[in-house]
Amino acid sequence: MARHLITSAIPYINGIKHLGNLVGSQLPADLYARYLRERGHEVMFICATDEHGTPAELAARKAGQPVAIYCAEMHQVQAAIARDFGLSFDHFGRSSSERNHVLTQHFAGKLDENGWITEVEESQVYSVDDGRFLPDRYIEGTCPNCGYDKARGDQCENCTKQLDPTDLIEPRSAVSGSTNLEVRKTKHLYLRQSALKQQLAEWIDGKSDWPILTTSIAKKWLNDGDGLQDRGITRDLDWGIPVKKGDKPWPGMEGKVFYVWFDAPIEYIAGTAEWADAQGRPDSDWRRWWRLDEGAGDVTYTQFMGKDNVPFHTLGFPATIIGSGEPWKLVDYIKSFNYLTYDGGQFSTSQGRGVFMDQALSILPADYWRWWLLSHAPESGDSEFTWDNFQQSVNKDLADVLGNFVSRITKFCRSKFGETVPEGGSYGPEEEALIEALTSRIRAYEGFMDHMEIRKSAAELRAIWVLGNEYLQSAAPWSTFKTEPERAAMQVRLGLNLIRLYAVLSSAFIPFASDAMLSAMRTDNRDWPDDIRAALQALPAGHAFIVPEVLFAKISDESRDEWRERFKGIRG
RNA sequence: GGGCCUGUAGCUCAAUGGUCAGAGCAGGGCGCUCAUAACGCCUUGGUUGGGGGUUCGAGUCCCUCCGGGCCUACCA
Repeated sequence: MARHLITSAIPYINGIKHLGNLVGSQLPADLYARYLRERGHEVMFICATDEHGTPAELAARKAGQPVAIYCAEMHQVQAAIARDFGLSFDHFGRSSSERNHVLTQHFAGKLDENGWITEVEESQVYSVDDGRFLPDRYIEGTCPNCGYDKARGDQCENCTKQLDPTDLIEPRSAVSGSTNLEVRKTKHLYLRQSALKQQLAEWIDGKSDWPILTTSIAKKWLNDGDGLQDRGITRDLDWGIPVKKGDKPWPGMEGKVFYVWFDAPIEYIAGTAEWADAQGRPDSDWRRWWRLDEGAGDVTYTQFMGKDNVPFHTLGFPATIIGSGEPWKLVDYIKSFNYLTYDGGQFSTSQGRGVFMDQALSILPADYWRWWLLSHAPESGDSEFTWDNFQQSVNKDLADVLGNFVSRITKFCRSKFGETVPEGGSYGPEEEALIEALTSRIRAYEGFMDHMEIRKSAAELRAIWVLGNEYLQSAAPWSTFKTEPERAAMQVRLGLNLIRLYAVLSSAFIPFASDAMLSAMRTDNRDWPDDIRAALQALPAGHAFIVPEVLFAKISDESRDEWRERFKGIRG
């Protein structure tokens, strides 16, 4: 039994996430957390909403709400959807929590104490009518290079030229359209990442087992151009964590807040503290996950995220941890993902293109999505969602291979023996061969799951389901029942036990169906099958069960076509 | 512009430099009748994007060209 700390990249607060966001972090993290728990490990699985920054303020304004209220409501919405998807967080926190305020200010104070903070005076565009500073990309104007009239202050989307906001012709606020803009001086804190470069590089060089996607992005940032750059960790915003040195004021920084990317990863720690608070536990209970000097020495920490998050988790957050000079736990393994694309293009939150988490659940149960997304996780490259592929995969894998297996064996038993595990008979060569095949495949499955090889795990699990159908086909209890009823009883008993076994093995992927299978078998026995032969005797002769409802109804061509039409355009 | 990833069967993907490049789905044939017209068995299908090179041996390593994707530091 080991101790595993697992965090998923925290989803941004400004709306419901789409399936691409889900498969890139929360869902695979949940798979891993569920699997490790089943294997008997102690798991702490933390996620949260990422609530600060300009987009949150603007989304609140658009919704006509104070930003704190908006975030509180959106947090509840995201939490409910996460729960309905079966995401088994030990705690789903908020980056705006008091715990995060205190910890973020603490880290900043330590970094300053250790000389890793510099103050930089810079010029920033201020929108008088909006009453706020604007990030570069929230300024629009005409591109001096190509004449495109909706160029952003950081880059022209039309000609891809990098821009400075002051390059724009007739610049205006992207928020209000106001042209009443001026450049103002403002002072910000910078984290001296450049000075920590060597330590970060050595740390990353030691991670030879990380996905190439993770290390290549990290090394690019470390070595590109002049090397790792210092990063501003404060912003001129109202909503955020006020800049303080620990619990002391930070002279000259009044009215400023920390940059969202500074406080967001710290929320992994704060979220664990929020968990302790919610459980009524003492601080020592969360600190034993995070402080090497308070019990975290035996913790394995794994992070899940989309590739866009990699620089902040390989460089920014570790710089914060290392720079603090305190014995906080650094991540051991970063599992990063490419993107899921939608029917030939990108999922788009702004254009409402693709399927969003709430919509997904409104048309099909969570397990359908969980299975498809995980079995097609974008591990080696981007992967594409199409309705044809979704329908085909789900119907074949879930309805035909697994669902129908459960159906055929339970219904056969009911008709010949009643809804009770039948008695009699003993294993022959076929059963021995099945146990051998199951053992081999289950050990392979464990290996893939241990290494977070998600698509391979799914393929192996499916192959394990197939073994059940192969067995039934060759054992043919409907034939043996006529001549050797005892043998048929043994075959059916084995088949029924396979249902329980499959429920246990599959629960990380399809937890709801897994529960339904165990419930139909009237058992709470979720023991991991270390010994397959023993696992196939968990349901003894005489044990009562019920024939379950159809586990997975098939997706019809009509539904598929309707959904393809419904989700191709703008979200209503 | 620079960097990274990627290109393998109709589709989605596998293959520590080492038998004849493998699975699933789709297609074709046969079987079974317990089951959600489900399941099982067999089977068609590949000049591994093009070209060159290294090697006894290349899908794998190198060069080059072509296609797709991502990142490029004030969105998060």
